[in-house]
Amino acid sequence: MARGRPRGFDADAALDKAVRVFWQKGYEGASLSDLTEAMGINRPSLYAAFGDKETLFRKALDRYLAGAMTAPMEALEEIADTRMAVCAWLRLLAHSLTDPAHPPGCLVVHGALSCSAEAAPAAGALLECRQSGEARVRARLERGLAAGDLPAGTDVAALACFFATVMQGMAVQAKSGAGRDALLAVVDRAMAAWPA
Amino acid sequence: MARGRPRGFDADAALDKAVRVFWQKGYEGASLSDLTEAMGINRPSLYAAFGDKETLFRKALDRYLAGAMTAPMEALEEIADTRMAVCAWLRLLAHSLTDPAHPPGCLVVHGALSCSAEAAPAAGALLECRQSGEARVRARLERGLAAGDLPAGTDVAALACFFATVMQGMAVQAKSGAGRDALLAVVDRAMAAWPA
DNA sequence: CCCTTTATTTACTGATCGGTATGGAAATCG
DNA sequence: CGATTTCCATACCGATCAGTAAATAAAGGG
Repeated sequence: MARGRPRGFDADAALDKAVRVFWQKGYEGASLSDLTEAMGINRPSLYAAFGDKETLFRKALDRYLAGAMTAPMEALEEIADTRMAVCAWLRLLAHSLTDPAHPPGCLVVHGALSCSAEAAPAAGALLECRQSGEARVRARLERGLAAGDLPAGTDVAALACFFATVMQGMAVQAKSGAGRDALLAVVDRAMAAWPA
Repeated sequence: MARGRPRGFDADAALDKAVRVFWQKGYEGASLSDLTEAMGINRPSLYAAFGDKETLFRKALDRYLAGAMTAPMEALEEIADTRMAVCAWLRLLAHSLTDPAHPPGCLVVHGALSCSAEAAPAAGALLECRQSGEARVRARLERGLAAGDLPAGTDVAALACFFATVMQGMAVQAKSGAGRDALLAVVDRAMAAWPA
């Protein structure tokens, strides 16, 4: 069993704290001092447990995806009616983006959007996440098209891009202080663009 | 007339260069070394001509607004039909966001979105810009409501928030590498949400 | 008990950050 | 011409950046 001195902190809880720091300040804006202070550990402990800043960010990103993003994605993929699935996806996102228990906005959208060259790996990881998210929306729409939930000939790629764009815009709005009601109204209006 | 040694660079051209650096890297991601290199001047010249980094950013922001944003705003406010005005606003934005002559995306949206406390003044200036932009959309919609271009009882605040959200999402998409055609398709879909 | 292993602490590294002091160069003024 | 004013170039400032070396502390294995 565990040889050597046991670690004096909860690595899971510390990673959650790191998620919050990155969520609020972004990859570049989060300094190691910010992180270690929020996590309640000192620098060598962070490096021993999580690796360098980029590695920690990737672990925090995984944790974030497993936390704030699972409920919307499950709704998207498990609700039978395609329109209802997309609507629930957006509404749950609006809820998460404005959840007072978390920092406002979305780590994937604005965690590393405009940054220096040094942050390119983090920015690339987030870009992949956004593309993957849009691809999942598109796959869901294709499923709906096959099921007759969308008019034949619907450009599902363009429609997926539209809903992904709305989601990313909502993240910016939430980061800018928009309230939950405002975002839910945006969702209602976006759903009015559903193909006739 | 000009007393003392004349400056050896074109301040207007140098500010344009600074705009591009902030546009691409954001406020925090743009270091003074990045700026001086792109502007072709050294640090004391930058400080003498433009002030400190925050002051330079505000001047670059003004220049940006006077450049990339005037055509869309003029279309929004000068085209008579409200629906056409909003559509042209979005289409010109899509054009600007993907103009290969500029960095992709929008300085106002992602110039300082997730950042450290030190960048709070810049982030606040951009937030004001976004709020002001949404307010102008809202004012245009109110004008259209009075002119009968929108159904009586339309929630113009929510509608303005929706179009502002689409615009901000398009900025994220452009920054992520989306092409002009994709953004124009997003505009078409967003206009389908226009109140019946 | 001692030894190995792992974690924590403190203090430090070189690099870069934004910002500036200083001295010389280029112009107009008298 | 000399004096003044402004700008430019080099070199520097303290602070902070991400990352680490070295020593100590706490556990289990023998």
